Amino acid sequence: MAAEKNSKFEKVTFDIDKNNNFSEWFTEIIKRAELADLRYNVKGFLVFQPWSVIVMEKMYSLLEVNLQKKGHNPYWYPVVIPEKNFLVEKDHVEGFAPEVFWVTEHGAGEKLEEKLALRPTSETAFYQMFAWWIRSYNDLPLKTYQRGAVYRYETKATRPFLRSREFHWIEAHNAFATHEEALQQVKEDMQITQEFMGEQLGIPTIFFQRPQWDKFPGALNTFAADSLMPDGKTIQQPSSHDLGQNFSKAFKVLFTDKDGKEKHPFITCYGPAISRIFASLIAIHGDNNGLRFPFEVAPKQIVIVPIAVQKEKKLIPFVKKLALELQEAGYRVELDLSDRKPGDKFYFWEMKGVPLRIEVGPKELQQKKLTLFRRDTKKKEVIAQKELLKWIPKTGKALSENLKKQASHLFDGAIKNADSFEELARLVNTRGFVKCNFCADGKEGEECAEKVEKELAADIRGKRADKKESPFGSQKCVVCGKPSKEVFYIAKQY
RNA sequence: GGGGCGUUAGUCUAGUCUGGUAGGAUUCGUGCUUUGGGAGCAUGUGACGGGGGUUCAAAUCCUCCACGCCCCA
Repeated sequence: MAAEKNSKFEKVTFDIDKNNNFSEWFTEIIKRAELADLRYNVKGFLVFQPWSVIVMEKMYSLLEVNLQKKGHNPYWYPVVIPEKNFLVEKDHVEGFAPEVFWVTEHGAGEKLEEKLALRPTSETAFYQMFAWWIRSYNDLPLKTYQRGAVYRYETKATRPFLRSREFHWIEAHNAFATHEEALQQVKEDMQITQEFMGEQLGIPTIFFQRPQWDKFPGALNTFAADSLMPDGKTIQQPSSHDLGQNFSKAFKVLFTDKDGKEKHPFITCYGPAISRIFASLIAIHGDNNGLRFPFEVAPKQIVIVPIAVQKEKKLIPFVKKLALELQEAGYRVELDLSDRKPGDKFYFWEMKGVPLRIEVGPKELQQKKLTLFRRDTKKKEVIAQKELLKWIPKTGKALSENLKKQASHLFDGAIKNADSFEELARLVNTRGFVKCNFCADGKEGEECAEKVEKELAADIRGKRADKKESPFGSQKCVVCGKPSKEVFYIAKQY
C-alpha cells in the first residue's frame, strides 16, 4: 500500500563521487537510503531495514523459483549443529573451526551436555539426514536447498553486506549416483548464477576454478564467480563445490545401485550469499546521486509525486486512485503525499533509487497527461494518461537493460596479461584481474602463491572455468620461472 | 593480523589541547503558511558509548572495555 505519509525524511544531499571514493559512498548510502542500521552494537551484526530487505526478498524469490524449476526442493534445517556432526569431516573442521560460534550454556551458566555450533554452513547438518533419506539409486539425484542465515566469526575487517558475521544466503546440497552427474550439477550452478546475477540483476561475473590451496574445506574442487567492485577490487560471489565422496563417506551415506552394490553418492553444494550480492547490486548500479535499482527488484518501482495539491482539489483523489490502479496492476508503488516541496521529494526518491516517477499537477490533470521520469537517464517525458500502463513495463524494462549494459563495461580492460613478476606487480594495482602463466596448481605451486600473497597483497583467483587457456608468451611461471602448466588470474580482493 | 582516527539529542556537529552553566543545525511534535527541482515563521521535546580511576569538580585528564570508520598486510 502506498504510504500516506513519509515520516522519516531528512535533508537529502547525496553527491559523492562513487568511482573515486567508493568506501565513503558505500558507507554513506547504507545510512542515507536506510538499507541497514549499524548501531546494533555487536561487531559484524547489523539490522537490515525494509529498503534492503524487500529487494533481498525479491532476489530470494527469483533465485528460488529457478532452483525449484531445476528440481531442487526446499528444506529448513536447524541453526545449531551438534559438535560431533561438525567434527566428522576432517578438512571441513580444520577449515571452519576458527570461525565457529559455539553455544555452550543455558540458563544461569549451566553447561550444555554437547556444544552446539551456530552453523557457519550446513554440510554437516544436511548430510547426516542424507544418510537416512538415501537408500537406493531411486532416491537419486537428491537436490535440496535452504534459505537462511549462517554465522562466521570473521577475523578480517567486517563490512556491512560485504562481510558480516551473520549473513543471509541460500545453500543447495545435492547427491548423485555418478561423478559425471555431480560435475553436470556444478555446470548448472554456474548457469543459474549467470541467469540470476547476469541477466536478472545485471551484475557481470567470471567463474574461476579455485586453486587447490583455496578450495572449500572438504571439497575436491571449488568453482566461484568473481565480480568487480567500482574501486576495481574483486569480490567472490556464488560458489559451487564438487565434494566428491568425501562427505558421503564421512557421513556414511550409501545407496544400492542398479548393479546391487552399495556405493557412496557424489555430493555437490552451491552457495549464493544474497546479502553480499545485494552489496554488488547497489555498488555496481549506484551513481553519484545514490541508488539505482533494476525495475524488477526495486523496493518501490514507481513513486507518484503530486504537485500543487491545494490549487487543484481533484488532485489528491486522482493520485490515490492512480496509486491503487498501479498496485492492482502488480506494481510496488509509493505515493508521496508529504507536504515537502516537490524538488525535495525528487532528490529524495532519486537517492533511494526508485526507477520511475510520475509527476501530476494541475497541468497534467487538465491535459489528461502525465510527466514521467526515469532514474537511470534522469530524463523526463510527457505522455497521455491512457498510455501509462503501456509505458511502465516498457520503460522499466529499458531501464533494467540500460543498467545491465552500463555494468557490462565493468570488465572492459579489467583483464590484463603479465608475463613477468614486475609486470604483475605493476598491473595488480590497477583495476581487475591479471592473467599470468603459473608453474602449477596444488602443492608444487603453493610457494609461488604465497609469494604473490605476501609481496603483492594479491590473491590467486584460479583458472577460468568457462574455457581452457594455454600458457602464453614465455610460457614460464611469473613467480619462479619454471615451465608453466597453468594460466591463473590474480587480483586484489575484498 | 598491524596501524591510525573516532563515539556529544533520531541525525550531523561545536566544546576536549588549557577540567568549572553542554552551543548550533537538522529531524521529530504542535500551530500557521506553503507546493512545477532542496520554502518560511512561532513554539515544544530531546545528548556527553560503558566500567573503573584522578579531582572540591570530568564531555574534557588517565585506564580498561564495546562499537564504528579509514589505511596497510
